[in-house]
Amino acid sequence: MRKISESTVRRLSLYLRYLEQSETQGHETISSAELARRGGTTSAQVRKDLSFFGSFGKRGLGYSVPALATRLREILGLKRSHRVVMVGAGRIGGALAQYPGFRQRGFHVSAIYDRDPKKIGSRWNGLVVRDIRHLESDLRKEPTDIAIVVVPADAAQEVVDRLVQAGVKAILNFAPVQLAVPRDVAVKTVNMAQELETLSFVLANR
Amino acid sequence: MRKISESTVRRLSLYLRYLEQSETQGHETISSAELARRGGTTSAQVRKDLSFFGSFGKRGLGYSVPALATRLREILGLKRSHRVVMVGAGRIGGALAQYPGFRQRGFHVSAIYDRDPKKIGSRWNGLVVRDIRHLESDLRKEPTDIAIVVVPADAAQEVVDRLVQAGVKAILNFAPVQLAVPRDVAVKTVNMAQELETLSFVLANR
DNA sequence: TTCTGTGAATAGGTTCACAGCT
DNA sequence: AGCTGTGAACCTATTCACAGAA
Repeated sequence: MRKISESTVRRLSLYLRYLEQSETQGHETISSAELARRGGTTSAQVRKDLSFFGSFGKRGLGYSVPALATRLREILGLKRSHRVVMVGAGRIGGALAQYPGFRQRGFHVSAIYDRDPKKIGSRWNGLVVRDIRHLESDLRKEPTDIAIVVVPADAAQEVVDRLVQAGVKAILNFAPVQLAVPRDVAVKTVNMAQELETLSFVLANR
Repeated sequence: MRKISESTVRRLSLYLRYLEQSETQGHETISSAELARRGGTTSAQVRKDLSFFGSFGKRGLGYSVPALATRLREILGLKRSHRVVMVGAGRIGGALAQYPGFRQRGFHVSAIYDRDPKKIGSRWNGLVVRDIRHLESDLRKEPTDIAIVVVPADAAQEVVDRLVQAGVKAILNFAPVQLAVPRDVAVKTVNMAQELETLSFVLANR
């Protein structure tokens, strides 16, 4: 497949969200202009994004809401649910493990690990925090391709190495470090302090 | 000032982090190549990013670590600390309010609001959750220009309107919606389910 | 007539490559 | 010799604009 840009993928995910809303409101079709309005972009952008994957619309009419939603779920790999392991049972990890938005979108946190004996054994929403020592053997029993890393910066690379070694193919990283991974593993780093700093920059430069 | 791209600003924030590490390790100077290595980019990119703001290096030598760090703090508006109000005292809001990474970078959560009577009055790390009703009067007493919004999607726009009305100029939004704000207000939306979806896309398209 | 699909034009961001300090 | 600063070249993403299907 032609290389799809990350911004296109992010927008597809937004479009899907709006399609689902339209679906519950009983709308049959939606135009690129309407999707654009809701997603904060332009109608040309919407059509271009979709055109990378085929032509799903009807000229003069727009897109069939349920058909496009189905197609986007397919494209985004959301037709099946995904098991996710979480490493790090701090406050953020705990909050994320229980975040309803993940489950709603088909991401199911199946295990949470930590190395701190004080945390191991505690419960987060029915999930018992497990000793990180069991990571490899657990993943052998239940291969999982997505992990969320919520450990301190200085522990992150080691954790990621172990996850990669154990076959994880995609990592959502909340530790504020640049991670090294093999080319066939996808990493997305979310750095919340950095987000605030970009806001601070905007405030400072006006 | 010339328009600076968001990606440049994000990288500046990374560079600063590495400079601070180098500083504690007692390094006097650092080259663009070294900064690039640590930030996962190229030396030309580092030099280009910095060049938008002036020329801080010495040819043949590199950059003075403390001088560049100081300059970046200035550029990013981090010479002073920032008060931040948080709206939404759910699990994620609570975790963020206590996130040490914010305080370390000079962002100080000064108040946290919710509308749920069950949450109002509870303590998060010494901070008492206040009734959202007090938002406007509190902000009049203590003008604050950064807010973090961690409320359900359907409440976010209303909260943001009130924040903007009360003078907030920058918003870090964790609600999965596209927010409408006046042009002089900066919004950064972090959508964690969307991040997982981009990973799911990568997994599905290989 | 309306709204899609898509080449072409434009804008924006990244990399190259080299002149110029130190 | 080493490394910065920067115009130019390149590449990627967005917007334009219009032909064509419903």
